[in-house]
Amino acid sequence: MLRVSKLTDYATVVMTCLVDGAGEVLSAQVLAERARLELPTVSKLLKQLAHAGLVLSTRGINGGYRLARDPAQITVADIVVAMEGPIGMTECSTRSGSCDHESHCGVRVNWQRINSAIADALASVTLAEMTKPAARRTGSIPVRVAVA
Amino acid sequence: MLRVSKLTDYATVVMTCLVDGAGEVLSAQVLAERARLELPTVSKLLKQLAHAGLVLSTRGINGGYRLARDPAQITVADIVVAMEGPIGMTECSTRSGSCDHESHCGVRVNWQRINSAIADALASVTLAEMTKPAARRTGSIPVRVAVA
DNA sequence: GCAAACAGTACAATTTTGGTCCTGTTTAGG
DNA sequence: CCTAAACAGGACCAAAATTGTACTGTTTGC
Repeated sequence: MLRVSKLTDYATVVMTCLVDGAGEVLSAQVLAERARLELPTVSKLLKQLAHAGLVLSTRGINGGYRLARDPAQITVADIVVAMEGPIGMTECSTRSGSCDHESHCGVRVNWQRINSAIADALASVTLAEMTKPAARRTGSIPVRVAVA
Repeated sequence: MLRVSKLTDYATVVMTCLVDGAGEVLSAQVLAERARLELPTVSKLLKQLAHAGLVLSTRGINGGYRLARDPAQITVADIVVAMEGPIGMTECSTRSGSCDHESHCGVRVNWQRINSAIADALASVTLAEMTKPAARRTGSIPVRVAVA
């Protein structure tokens, strides 16, 4: 079905909650409530987001998480990469040598182009935009797909 | 990792073999050899492609498969959809009602926009282009991502 | 009627995902 | 300095999806 994992989906929701929090430090507990998700799940994905440097964590009592940078500087691609690793539509596009057919595969190069097109599409949407479902932006982002 | 399944990957390879076959009817056996894949696997994916109407099958001895239409009229999106079903980055974008949070989910609409951007990117590359890894096309295909 | 080749289904093994839990470590406050 | 809240880092297990294969039909040309 070509989809991101649930955890990635949840991550975008939690991130938007952090945007709504306006820079305040929010605990995983609070974020779980606001996102209406289970605490262990939210806790898990926040750790991954922190590891990727998208959120900053504060330990100890009154600790919690906050965005590492401006919502306009965080893209959906950042979140996807943080949760799922490098974007690659086929196995051979990220892990070289994992496919026996690499040497005689004619479609590999083109898949790599498709990859970057999709990465661009994901990178063209910022977290700030994700939090504004109603306000339709007047323009649109042109993504250029270079194909063989 | 945001990738298509191996079977989808294989499907593109087999499809390019059919393109190289220049309209000739090729058996699953022959296609398996040319794609250097196992026969049962190739057989399986060809059935799916036939079911989706991308290839036409001929039964009986001397039977086999051929493309249902011109390679320039078949896109990567067609193949992905044939193998994996409708393109939807999140569960809620294809199956409505599958998520408890639909009513109060602020990111849903934006994911749907990202979906169509990616579908566009996949639809902008034709099978004919996938068979020409060397010949770089002069232009590029602009894909417009409308974001909230 | 025989053999090649597709159709449809079913199935086992593996991998990935989803979700939970447990044991540290840090920190504010009494 | 002791406690409780909260993050860090694994470990773990159950469920689901993916992969790859096999089996039983049905069609068709010779």
